[in-house]
Amino acid sequence: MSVTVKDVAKEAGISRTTVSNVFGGKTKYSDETREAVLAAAKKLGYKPNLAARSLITNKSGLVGLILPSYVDTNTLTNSPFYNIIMDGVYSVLRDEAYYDLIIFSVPSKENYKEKLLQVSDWIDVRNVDGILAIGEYDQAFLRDLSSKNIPVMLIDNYSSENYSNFSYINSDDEAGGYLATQQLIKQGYKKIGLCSAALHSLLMQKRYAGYKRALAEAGYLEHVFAGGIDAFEAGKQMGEALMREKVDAAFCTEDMLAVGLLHYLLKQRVRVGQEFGLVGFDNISIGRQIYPELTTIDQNIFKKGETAAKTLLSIVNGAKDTRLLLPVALISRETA
Amino acid sequence: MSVTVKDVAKEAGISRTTVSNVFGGKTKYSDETREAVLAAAKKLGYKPNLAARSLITNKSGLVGLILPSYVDTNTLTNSPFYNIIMDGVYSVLRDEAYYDLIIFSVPSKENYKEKLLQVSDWIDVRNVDGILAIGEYDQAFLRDLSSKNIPVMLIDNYSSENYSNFSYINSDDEAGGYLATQQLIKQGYKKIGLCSAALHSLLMQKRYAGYKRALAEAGYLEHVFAGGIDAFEAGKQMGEALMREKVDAAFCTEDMLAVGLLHYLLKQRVRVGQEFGLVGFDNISIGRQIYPELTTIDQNIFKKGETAAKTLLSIVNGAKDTRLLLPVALISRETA
DNA sequence: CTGAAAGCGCTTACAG
DNA sequence: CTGAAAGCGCTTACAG
Repeated sequence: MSVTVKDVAKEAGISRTTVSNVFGGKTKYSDETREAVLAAAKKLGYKPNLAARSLITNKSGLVGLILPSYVDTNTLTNSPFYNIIMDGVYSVLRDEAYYDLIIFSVPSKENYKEKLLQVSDWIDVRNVDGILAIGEYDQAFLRDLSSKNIPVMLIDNYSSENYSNFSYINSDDEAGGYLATQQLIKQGYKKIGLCSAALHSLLMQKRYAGYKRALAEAGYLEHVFAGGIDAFEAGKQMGEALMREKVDAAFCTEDMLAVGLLHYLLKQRVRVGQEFGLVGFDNISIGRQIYPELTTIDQNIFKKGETAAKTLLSIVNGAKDTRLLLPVALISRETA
Repeated sequence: MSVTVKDVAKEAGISRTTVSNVFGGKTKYSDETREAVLAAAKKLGYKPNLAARSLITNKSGLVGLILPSYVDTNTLTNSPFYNIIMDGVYSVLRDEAYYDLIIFSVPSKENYKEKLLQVSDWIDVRNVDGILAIGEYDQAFLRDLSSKNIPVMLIDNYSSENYSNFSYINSDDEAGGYLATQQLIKQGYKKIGLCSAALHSLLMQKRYAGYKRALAEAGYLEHVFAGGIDAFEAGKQMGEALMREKVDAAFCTEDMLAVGLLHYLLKQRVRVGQEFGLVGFDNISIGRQIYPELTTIDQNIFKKGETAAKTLLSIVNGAKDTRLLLPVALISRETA
């Protein structure tokens, strides 16, 4: 029914071996031979069968992306961050390699361990060639991933243990926290709060550490507001506490939280950018779509996805594991 | 190296045929036999090889999602709509079927036709079992998809031609446009504009038609503002024209455009919700994260993705092609 | 239920 | 470069 190597070989009057090698990208053939193969393939409408190839090579051409989903099932909806990462990843897979991405998400907190086991199984069943994983996971799962003998690229994971086959990509979160807080200090704000939903995470701890460093330099006191699951809702709810404690500025460890806080402040008729200073972290697009526009720390998420994918593919193709740290920058807009 | 059916058969003291059938979900075996197979498989850590299975069954367990990308490469970043659809789709694939999704996106307008050919080829190479496609495509591409003999589910496509193997899912866009406009009329606004970036698309034409119907009933005149690529930027830019023409309300055919318009209006100190009425369309989350919160038409995008995926899988498994129309509802918030 | 056998479409040594 | 052959791991008739 479908056109196979055999058909192409017959059409071109050439051996199956040669056809296979030409499609496999082997270069040892003359231009004539290559063109004869390609012409015959085109004429017959031949397309290689990836399943058959995969059976031999034990490569699937698939990269797995592991997403945590803290809030309900709406992972992508709730976290613009993931979308941007994915855009970056897709841009690389599509243009450079023609790998495909498949998503493994961990849908609930309830059966967390069980779901992770399913993810682990599914990675094996699909025989993915490499893994991208965003965020933090428990050590048992990481150990399991490590044992699979495929390259794993961890994005925004500060795990300090040493696993084989792991690479890491992080932004300079500490520096970002420092820059954000310094901006508020420069603007003359005196009582600067730190707002974070998941402050317990190692990532947020880094941003927090930057805040501490900047405050210490200025000789100011810390005011920490933490808690909540959905970042936007957490921000909305923290507003009241901030007002009560007469804090006059806030560094939010993620933009969505800053957006929630801004929503509250605007409703209270607080003149944000003058009487109250606000800086976020991430530089997602909503920050410049709201009014007033959000001052924030840019971490170039798209590039992070791009770099993660590019690096992972190079490791799949033989490069060494690595650790990458991406720079951050202050984006000064209207809220501070 | 890896554990195969053969190993499991030996371990369980049972034929390869039986092992294969048990994993294939055949029910004709006694509980004893099934359990013996499963126990042996578990003991050895056996996991079926999908590539080998696929070679025989000619099913890949893969569903392809085709995304248009009008703006640069950042498809997912720029259109929250796609993310929500994908969340809906993933929720079905993950829980019900354990299919995987792979994305085909059409990255640029420049080499549009050429890119579509690549997508077409890639669909064949990956041997996907079904296709989800969002938005409008040229007829040549649709004809090509139709010829592949796999089920295709078109989301938000109003193509009137009859293709074999195609199913359709749409929201009641005309009714949405009507409801949105009616809401503005009810609030007492007299000069109601319609704002749309891609007004030429059949989808936007439907929403436009609803606007027309409501205006006609009220005996009001049309005021159409169209053009632009990026919806948010288009909204920002339309603000000036709206003010110049002293329009006192606007129905924006998508939320992102309404958000852009709102950004402009707030900057001009227009009291939106009082002196100016604004209604969007989509009900994406940014609408309730901005302040004032956006009145809009909800089209339950998550459910749309869910239904599209569920229906597609049922067709993959033998059901008939179908056409679905989902209801919409007005979400009354602060801007109108 | 069993078990031997064929075959899906490809890649990979291997001898020439 | 060629060409015959083996084999990846599975499913699917088929005769019992």
